[in-house]
Amino acid sequence: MSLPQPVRGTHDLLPEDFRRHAHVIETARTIAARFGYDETSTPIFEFTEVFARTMGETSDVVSKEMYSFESRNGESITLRPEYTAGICRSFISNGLQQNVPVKVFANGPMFRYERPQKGRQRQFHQIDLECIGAAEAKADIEVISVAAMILKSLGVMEHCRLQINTLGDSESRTSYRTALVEYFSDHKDNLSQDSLNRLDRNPLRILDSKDKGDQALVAEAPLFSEYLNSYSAEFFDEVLKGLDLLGIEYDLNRRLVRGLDYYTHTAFEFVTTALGAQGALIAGGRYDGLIEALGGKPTPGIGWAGGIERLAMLASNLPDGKRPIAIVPVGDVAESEASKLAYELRQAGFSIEMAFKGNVGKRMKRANKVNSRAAILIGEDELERNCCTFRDLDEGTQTEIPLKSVKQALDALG
RNA sequence: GCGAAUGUAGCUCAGUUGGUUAGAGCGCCUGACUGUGACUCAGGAGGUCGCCGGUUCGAUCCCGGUCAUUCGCCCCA
Repeated sequence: MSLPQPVRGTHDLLPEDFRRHAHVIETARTIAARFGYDETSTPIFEFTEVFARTMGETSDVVSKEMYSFESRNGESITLRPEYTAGICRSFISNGLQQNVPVKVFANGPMFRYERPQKGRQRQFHQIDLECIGAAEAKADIEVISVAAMILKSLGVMEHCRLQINTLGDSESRTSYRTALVEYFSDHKDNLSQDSLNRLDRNPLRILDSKDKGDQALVAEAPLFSEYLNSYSAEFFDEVLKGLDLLGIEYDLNRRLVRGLDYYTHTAFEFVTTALGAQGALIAGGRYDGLIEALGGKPTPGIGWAGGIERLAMLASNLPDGKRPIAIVPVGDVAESEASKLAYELRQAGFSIEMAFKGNVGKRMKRANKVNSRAAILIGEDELERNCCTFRDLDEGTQTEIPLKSVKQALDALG
């Protein structure tokens, strides 16, 4: 077939998919608002610098997955691969340090040039929550608890587990990193090719390797807990206690890491095994060094992002859509009267389905197809008496009622 | 970026060990029922068998390439 196809890794959101997406967004938005997070939005593209500086030149996303292009005036522009960098840039651009803590929720499309798979696309959508300007562990607890409540409300909590770890402050991190590089450098011969690459770029990632040989080495590797200074250890302890207090279950995962130096302390992921290799549903952490890296004053921050496609695939409790009421004119004479009634009822807030053409049979079929709750039939007979035939499509019963009382009849359906 | 599998109607899939008009279910359209849906019955439309090339008298089927999807790796939401 040579029909036009969408660009690889992009998908159309047909109404049914769209409803699922909207449900995820609406649920997240509502719950975020309960915690005091206001909705915000930033541009879909930024200067390439914004992402290169925040995500790190050596990260996979920056080095090979960005949709970058030269704008007409020669500037390098990049379609956003994530939300955090743009929101932090916005924080600086708008002088929001005066409003600290800035608590925002956002959603929208992201772009990464990756190999598409189930739950992984080149244009995908994320919900995002950021709390900027709070260094307290209470902020970590809050941010995680918002995510937990959203997952619970979507009915996907039962399909996932919260994994959590600490990366410590930069002092703890640096000393651990040094120790790790030293340890693995002594065992280079036994490391997989992937991990040899990681040794330069991102040694902490080796802890997460799936290679059997690597895992044997990892088992003997120095433990992060031995390199955590007391502040970092106490901070993490407070976060865990806060989660315990709220009854949020978690697994301590000492291998959960983030590659870049801006990430500090808490790192967490709500992971599932239901989507193949794409396990992360909502993932985030603390990024106390990020705003500074963008050129702002040192400002702590913590947040997370969640994949809407992934969440939508697992969401189980979709609300039923509103069912329309069908208006069916019988014969040409009633056509204009029916149109007027449809307009009035829509004005009054009802969802009305009225076909553009067709005899009664066709229009009734159409009414049924769009899952109408009831049908209102108007013909010459009814008009003479200022009435209409009101048919309950679930019960299969119908009565004649005055046109005046149509609204009451519809209200009575609930 | 690497490895593997798959690709037949709008959807889910049969099928052809290479041979005239390629099938089913669902969906769609029409009618039985010109003032009544969901049920039933009868008809109908819709496919250059992903695309390009090769082998062959002949390819949807075999071979190569390509594109897309899926799975694993990498990475991540």
